[in-house]
Amino acid sequence: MRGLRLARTLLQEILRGRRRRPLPRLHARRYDKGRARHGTGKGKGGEDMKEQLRACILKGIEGCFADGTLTSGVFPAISVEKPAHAEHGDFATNVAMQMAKQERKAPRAVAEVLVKKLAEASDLIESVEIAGPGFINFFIKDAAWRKILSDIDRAGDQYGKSRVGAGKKVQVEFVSANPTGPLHIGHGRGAATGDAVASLLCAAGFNVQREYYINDAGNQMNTLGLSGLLRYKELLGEKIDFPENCYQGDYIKDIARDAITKHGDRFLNTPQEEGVAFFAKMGGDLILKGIDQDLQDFGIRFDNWFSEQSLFDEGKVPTAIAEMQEKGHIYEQDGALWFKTTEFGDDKDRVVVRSNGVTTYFASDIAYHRDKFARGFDWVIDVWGADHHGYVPRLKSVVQGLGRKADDLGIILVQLVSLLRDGQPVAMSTRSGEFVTLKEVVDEVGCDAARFFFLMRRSDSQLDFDLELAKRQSNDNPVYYVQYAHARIRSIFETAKERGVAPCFDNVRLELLQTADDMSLIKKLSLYPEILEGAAVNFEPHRITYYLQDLAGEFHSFYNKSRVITPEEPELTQARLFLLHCVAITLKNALTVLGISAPERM
RNA sequence: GCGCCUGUAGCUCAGUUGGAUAGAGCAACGGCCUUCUAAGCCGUAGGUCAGAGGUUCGAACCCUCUCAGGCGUGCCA
Repeated sequence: MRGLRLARTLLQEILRGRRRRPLPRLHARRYDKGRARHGTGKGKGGEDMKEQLRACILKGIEGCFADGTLTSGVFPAISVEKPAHAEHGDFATNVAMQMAKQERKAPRAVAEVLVKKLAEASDLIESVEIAGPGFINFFIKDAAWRKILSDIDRAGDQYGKSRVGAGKKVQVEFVSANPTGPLHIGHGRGAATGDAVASLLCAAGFNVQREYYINDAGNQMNTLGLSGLLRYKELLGEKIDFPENCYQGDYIKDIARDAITKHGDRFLNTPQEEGVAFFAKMGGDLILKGIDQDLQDFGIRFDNWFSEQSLFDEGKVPTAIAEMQEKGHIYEQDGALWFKTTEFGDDKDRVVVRSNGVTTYFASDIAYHRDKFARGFDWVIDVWGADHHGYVPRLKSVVQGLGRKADDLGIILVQLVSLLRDGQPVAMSTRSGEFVTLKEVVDEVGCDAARFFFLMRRSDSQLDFDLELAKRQSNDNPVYYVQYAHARIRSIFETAKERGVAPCFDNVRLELLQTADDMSLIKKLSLYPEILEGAAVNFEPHRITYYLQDLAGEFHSFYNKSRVITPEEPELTQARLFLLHCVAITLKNALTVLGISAPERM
């Protein structure tokens, strides 16, 4: 019933006015890089340089130990970072500061001995400096930077992908809204996030499956059936006092109308249970079909739709409970069965089977997650509405009860969306109890804009979604800003073609790329692989939207200063075309991983 | 009450997992189209990173406390 709760809270939000503070961030595990080794990757950009520098520094320290200029014999962890300011070089290391204590020398003194050993190294380094409290700053040769362009060209749509995932099986379960009503805007954010995380993990070398969990068992289906039956009777002329706890939306009337067309008035005279059962089934099927359609229109397809009811039909709920009982995680008290979640740090134990014999939703979740792992997934990720954060310890307990590590389950909490129009909250039609649906939003602003907006913020930070802004065709609108960069590049290639300049990248004279704008564009491109990997293992697609805006900005700036097609300099033209070809590849790869198109023309 | 969490520019948010002078977009102000898409670019201004201690070479980030705010806390789903 996750979806409904999300919806209710959304309504509360809207009635109460905008929420001030974002919901808590707890949950998502950080991926332990130690679990998987770096593969060779495909076009590693700046990562490759960092590794070379690390090796070089290591050799330098070894040299110092060998000739006695450094004496401790203790190797620090060698970290190489990109400094915040360009004056501090392309990369920097803090090893001298880390070694200072053990060497009993000032950090800068350590740096000085070390730098002497580094000077002789590598065709990568232009110069080395000691700066600030003891940083060693590296300036990379332009030629080395330019070589990255060839890597990007060679990798093409593979540029940025890595193999940290090492083919491990991961399942991402998301949306999972009840089949009791259409998807609303809150589900949209969960959908965009889940889908993007799945794509990111795929790009990071995991073997990913997307799954939708259908809550088709339990009370809400009866409520749906009853709602349908009552509307049906109402439409056939009976006087009905429609209960408040039934589903109020107009889509229920559509279902009732549909039933009348197909089955006439036969449910007027059948027993209530039969009618309820019929409308539960029929309504559920119809709504689920609509959900699937809305998701497809949003560019999302699931590999698997998993029915909660099937857990019961196949006896998996009792089996799971029995297993947990055997392992001593479940006990009986007051006529009910309890899971000992406190054993794993939860506040209190949780009921699995009520004293009336009916299982709780939690029981289904135990069976469901047991089943996920039984299907061979190394890593299981749930995407939830953030109002479910209280359930995290419970599910983590289950996973541990199953004999897995708590971190084998990753939970992404997605915060609520406030819908705005020109800065003003969008009023919901409280009369019908309906929310703005995902379909309405996608129809109005388009799939690309909707996706980008949903992914623009960290998922656990609350999101303002302004419909007018999302539609606006100006630089206020980040979606168009980014897509425009791609279209502009394609347009330059069109112009080149019209002017009889055929791009030829076989023997590009990269050394002609010399301006500050050429170089900073190249350096920005080199960042993509590590941004992608970081976004993947941290479940943070927003890092990609920020990177895209950054890269697009770099390109637009380049565009305004640098002429690409210059008839009098055909070789420079080719070099710049090659550069932009690589920018287009990177823009497109990053957009694609978020499920957003890279238009040829705008 | 207890538990989890949040506080960064007027607004909306980033901040590379502890690095150097805290960034971006809006909003405000001033410039740039006879030249490949102005859906664009350049510049100016804006800060006690809620507050106070602590840890260390170094803190927006880690620890403690205070203040403010949010969410959770069913034999519901």
